[in-house]
Amino acid sequence: MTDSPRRAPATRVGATPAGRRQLRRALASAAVDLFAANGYEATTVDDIAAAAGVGRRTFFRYFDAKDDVLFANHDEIVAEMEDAFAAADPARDPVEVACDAVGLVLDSYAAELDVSLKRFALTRTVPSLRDKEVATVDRYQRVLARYLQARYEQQGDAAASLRAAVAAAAIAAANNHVLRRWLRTGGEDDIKVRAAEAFALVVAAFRAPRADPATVVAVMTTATPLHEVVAQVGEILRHP
Amino acid sequence: MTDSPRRAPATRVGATPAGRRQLRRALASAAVDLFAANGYEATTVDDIAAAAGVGRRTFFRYFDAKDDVLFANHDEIVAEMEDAFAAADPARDPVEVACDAVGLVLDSYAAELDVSLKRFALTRTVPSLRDKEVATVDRYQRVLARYLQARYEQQGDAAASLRAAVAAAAIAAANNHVLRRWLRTGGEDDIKVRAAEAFALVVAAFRAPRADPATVVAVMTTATPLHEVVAQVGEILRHP
DNA sequence: AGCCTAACGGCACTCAGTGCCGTTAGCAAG
DNA sequence: CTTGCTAACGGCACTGAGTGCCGTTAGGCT
Repeated sequence: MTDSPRRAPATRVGATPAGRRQLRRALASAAVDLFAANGYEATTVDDIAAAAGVGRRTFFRYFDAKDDVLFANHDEIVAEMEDAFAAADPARDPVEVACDAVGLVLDSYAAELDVSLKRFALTRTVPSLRDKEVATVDRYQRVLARYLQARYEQQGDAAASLRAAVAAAAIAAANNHVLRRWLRTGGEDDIKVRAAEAFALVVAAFRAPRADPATVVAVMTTATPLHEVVAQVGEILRHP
Repeated sequence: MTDSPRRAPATRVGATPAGRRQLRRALASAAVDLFAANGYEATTVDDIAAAAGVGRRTFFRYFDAKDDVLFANHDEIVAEMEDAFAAADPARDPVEVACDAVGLVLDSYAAELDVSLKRFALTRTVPSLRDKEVATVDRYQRVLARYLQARYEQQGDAAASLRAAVAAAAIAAANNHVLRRWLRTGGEDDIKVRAAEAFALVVAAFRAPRADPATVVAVMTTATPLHEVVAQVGEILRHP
């Protein structure tokens, strides 16, 4: 029970779009505080609405469900990701582009660390919230998969749909892994560096698809250093 | 609206464990039929209980929530998967073992095709059921990740946790992709063959981790056929 | 046959989520 | 300043999911 977030009555705030955003944030903020203080189930929607100085009915005009309030900025992030895909360099490796895009999620979590930590504590404790978060991640993952599939198809990959789904899942998993470790340590170490390391593993695994199982011949002189031989053969095997 | 599944009153069925299983199945079956006939939201728990010849309160003694009834056999499958891991050959590639284990999900879906198709139609239509399914898949995925992490750690992989999470996500995604395509076609083609193809892609991407970036030397006579050279070098690069 | 455990049904309650409608703030035009 | 329109808001009432409680009784065990 921190400082009670009793907002001003704020009569008819949502008349203007800016006012609507403000009230949305106020509701989300009040909800997170109440959840952290009293627990999720023990907090009713009436409590949240009262803390934000609005009626219960108004809450449901801003959020479809009680648990949606914890993932308020989800839609904005998805929109940002799609913008990033639209503006992406078509020459870059698709998986790298997708990793960059999913990095936007990390940015938004890092931008409001206190909220992220409280939400993390809740999603670890309350099963229904954990499920909700998983569903949220799944939406990111679908956006990734859609972009990857388009790129793979345009590369003529016969298994574009499958490869896109698998790569998207891998990227999302790497992202979540980094995110959870980071939150578990209270947001100490540099999350972007950790993410880059994790994404490197994924990028290495999901390089551009081998067009078909052709036989590849690599020829080097015996004077070539051994590490060079290994590197080149490995590279060739990945990009025949 | 097929034949109305009005079960016998069945007084005190759950006295014996076998009876409990039977009633669980009866409730699940009645629920699926009603959902398919009248829609998910339009079907109340009272309807399901009445169709199975029990009281509403009894339904909630068999299932924690209304949507749980659609994924009734989930726990059994998880248990089967863990048995499979416990009995798995420790010498096999971990990802291959995990792919085999997740194949048990495909088996259970194929075993009761009619239910699977109805559930698929529902999860495609009702958002809350889609989320529930995603959460269910996440549980499989966690079991996979746990096994993979143990195997990777015992191989001395420093990034065991990350690699396990990513590989598990990839396997689950491949499994779901195959499963959805199969259900979309009404269960026509051979799902195990499709799954094997999809898993091959994942296995290739997530071979056992290189223990450390050591330099590896492969020596072969110039008489070795080229495809043999490529195969052996590739194998050595994956298992140094 | 009789006891005793627990499965069952029913009741009452909380709370999430929704439809409906009267009220009124806030904006625009005269 | 006044009038009128639009929509945000609150309140009310309702449905249905999920839960605690308890009386009843089926059915296994001795």
